[in-house]
Amino acid sequence: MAPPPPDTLATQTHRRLRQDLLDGVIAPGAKLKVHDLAARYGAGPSPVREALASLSSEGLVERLDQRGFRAAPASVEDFDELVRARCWVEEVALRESIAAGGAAWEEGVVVARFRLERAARGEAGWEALHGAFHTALLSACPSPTLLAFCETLRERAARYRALASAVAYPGRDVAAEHAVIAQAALTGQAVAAGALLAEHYRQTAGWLREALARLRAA
Amino acid sequence: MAPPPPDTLATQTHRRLRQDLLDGVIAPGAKLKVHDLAARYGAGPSPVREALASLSSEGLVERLDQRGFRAAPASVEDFDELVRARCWVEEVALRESIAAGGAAWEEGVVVARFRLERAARGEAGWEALHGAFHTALLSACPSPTLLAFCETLRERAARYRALASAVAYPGRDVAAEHAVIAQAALTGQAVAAGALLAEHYRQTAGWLREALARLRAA
DNA sequence: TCCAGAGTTTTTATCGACAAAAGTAAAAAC
DNA sequence: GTTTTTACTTTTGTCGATAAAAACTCTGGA
Repeated sequence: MAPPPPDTLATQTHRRLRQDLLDGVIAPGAKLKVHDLAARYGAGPSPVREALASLSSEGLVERLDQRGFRAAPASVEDFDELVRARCWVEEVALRESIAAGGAAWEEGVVVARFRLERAARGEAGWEALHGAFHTALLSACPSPTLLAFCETLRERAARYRALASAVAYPGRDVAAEHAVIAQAALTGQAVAAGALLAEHYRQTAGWLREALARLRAA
Repeated sequence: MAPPPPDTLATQTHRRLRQDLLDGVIAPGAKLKVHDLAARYGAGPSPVREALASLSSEGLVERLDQRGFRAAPASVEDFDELVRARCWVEEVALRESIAAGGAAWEEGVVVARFRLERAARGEAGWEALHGAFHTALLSACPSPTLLAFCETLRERAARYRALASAVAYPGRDVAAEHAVIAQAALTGQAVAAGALLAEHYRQTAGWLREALARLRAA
């Protein structure tokens, strides 16, 4: 019945460009020439420009009036700041999610964790499943605005993870960490769950910081 | 020495359109036809479209693929949700601001409050001074990302205030509320200050909710 | 060798035109 | 009298061309 969602070239370009930025296919700080991008994504200047404007509002692209666009730079300082903000905000979101969560939420968390465990790390879909697990944890938080913000932060963090993916993952039992977080959340221990979640992020952050520093040195 | 910042037509349009949206000059839900806006702001379709794309990423404009743009709708539900998120997030930001704030921050708060007191409510610059006061409170929080988020939330709230401005302000001593918040913040009482700030927002929210309901009825 | 400046080449920002889609109104069919 | 069809209008999304601005290059001095 419903005609297939005919999305516009501008939105397509927006999505693709964003993905390339998040995957690290386009390096941080790289110059984004409209003409090149147009060729790459098969579109005219207008849709590309629209996509760039959007992404600059999302913080993934920097706009320099009269001298074009650049991929948002990446630095350890920026990353540290990101992690800090993420811990603070997600602690709140998790607390409220736990407070508001019912049976459906609990089941969502359980199944998301199960799917994540089943897939080996480094596998194709792992990143997506990992994202889904963390989304599920917060999903009962009754504030779309806040959740959207968390989503943005998660994306920025995923970008850093992609950038450092060359370096080997440290000897750490991530699955166990996920398990205790889910456990605490499901038993309603809000402050404990928040603390565990923050620690989870800080762990990864420490590893990433080192990886980034090593990259920069090379 | 530095040449004056030659900002592009797209950014100009972006700023102007945003202001009109925030001031309520353009009604929530109104259709935004590219051609009309182009005429209004004296620009071609491309800059207008860019501005629209940006604003849709900021949540002030809704994009409907293949059928144009609309000013973001306003509803009491959306407003309630906004206030809730704002209380949660600003409590965190204020806490961290207090923790990190030094002498310069304290002075900033004091002077912002002084300026606000001096200006009568309803006066031309009041809204700006009011914004400056709340910004000053949070300004020592060491996370640009978080502050930017608070800023967007504040803007959305200001829009609602503008929409309801027709209705008379209730008999409430706003100055006194500001005073006790500043007092608590400056003496390092983080949790008390956070609670007061949240209460401050909820007060305004109650009034606004009523005002909006009355508007909708009319 | 280093710098200043003129001229050339990219790149950016903007416009106007055009085709495809959505919306609208009137006419035809059941 | 309601629905369907059809023709028409408006609006949206996209392109290619163009002028203005920045970046680059080359040359001729000191």
